[in-house]
Amino acid sequence: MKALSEREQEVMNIIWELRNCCVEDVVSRLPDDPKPAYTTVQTFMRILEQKEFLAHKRDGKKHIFYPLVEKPEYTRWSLKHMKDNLFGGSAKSLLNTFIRDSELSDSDILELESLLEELKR
Amino acid sequence: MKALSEREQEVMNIIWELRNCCVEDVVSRLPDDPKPAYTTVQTFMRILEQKEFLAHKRDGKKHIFYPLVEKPEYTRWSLKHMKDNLFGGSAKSLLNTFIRDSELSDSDILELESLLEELKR
DNA sequence: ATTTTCCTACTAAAAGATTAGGATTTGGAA
DNA sequence: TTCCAAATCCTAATCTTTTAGTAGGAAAAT
Repeated sequence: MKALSEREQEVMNIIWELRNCCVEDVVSRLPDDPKPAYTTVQTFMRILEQKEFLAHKRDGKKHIFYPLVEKPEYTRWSLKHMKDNLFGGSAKSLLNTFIRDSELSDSDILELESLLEELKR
Repeated sequence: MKALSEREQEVMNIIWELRNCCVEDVVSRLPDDPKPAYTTVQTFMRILEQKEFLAHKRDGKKHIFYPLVEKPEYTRWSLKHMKDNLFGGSAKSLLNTFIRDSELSDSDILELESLLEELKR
């Protein structure tokens, strides 16, 4: 697994949501920042296919793309990467920083507590 | 604040640890992956200075570098970035994924529980 | 005093990320 | 079956990141 660049991740996020989509679907969901050209998006999808994050099948004259790597798989990898690079491999230390900074609501805290309870068993 | 590239972060991690250091100090702590050339590291430190992550003072013929941005400041920013880009801005969702994946020990869990207790007040 | 060493400043090139124009293909309508 | 609009394919320019060589100057060694 290799880290995605900013744009690649933006494209993958859309594809993870849509599951099966063509280039036009992705373009139409990108914000006007400005919106990149159709062929630009197409290039990213080709690259993501080379990196084996995507594959496609044909439907008439269109290519329908779909994810090969699932989002949870990537987010896990990505969090581990951050843990190793910024927190010396310590999950506890990452959690400490993040929990303190996140301004969790009381109900969020209760939910986390019951998640922790569950993990003890 | 702007994201650091892989190499930039590697350099900053060393400088955050050493606090005050010259180019040579950083070079000597980089692993042989292979180890980059002295001038390469120097270039990164110049760039990090342009980006205002570092500054330097003179000591004889050497430059002594020191951080302007502190590590906790950057890790916070970085976690927020990940939360927004991969978890749709939801801290709860990031925590859920991370806690489940982290294989926490029982004592880690107890520590987190008391941290959460503390936050309720 | 001259050579060597060490450090910085400058320059630039290779590799990767981002962007998009123009040529080509093709599915399906007429 | 011929033709067109729509989509892909190919190519390349630009920007960022990563890499390192060379020149110059100051201090240290001989």
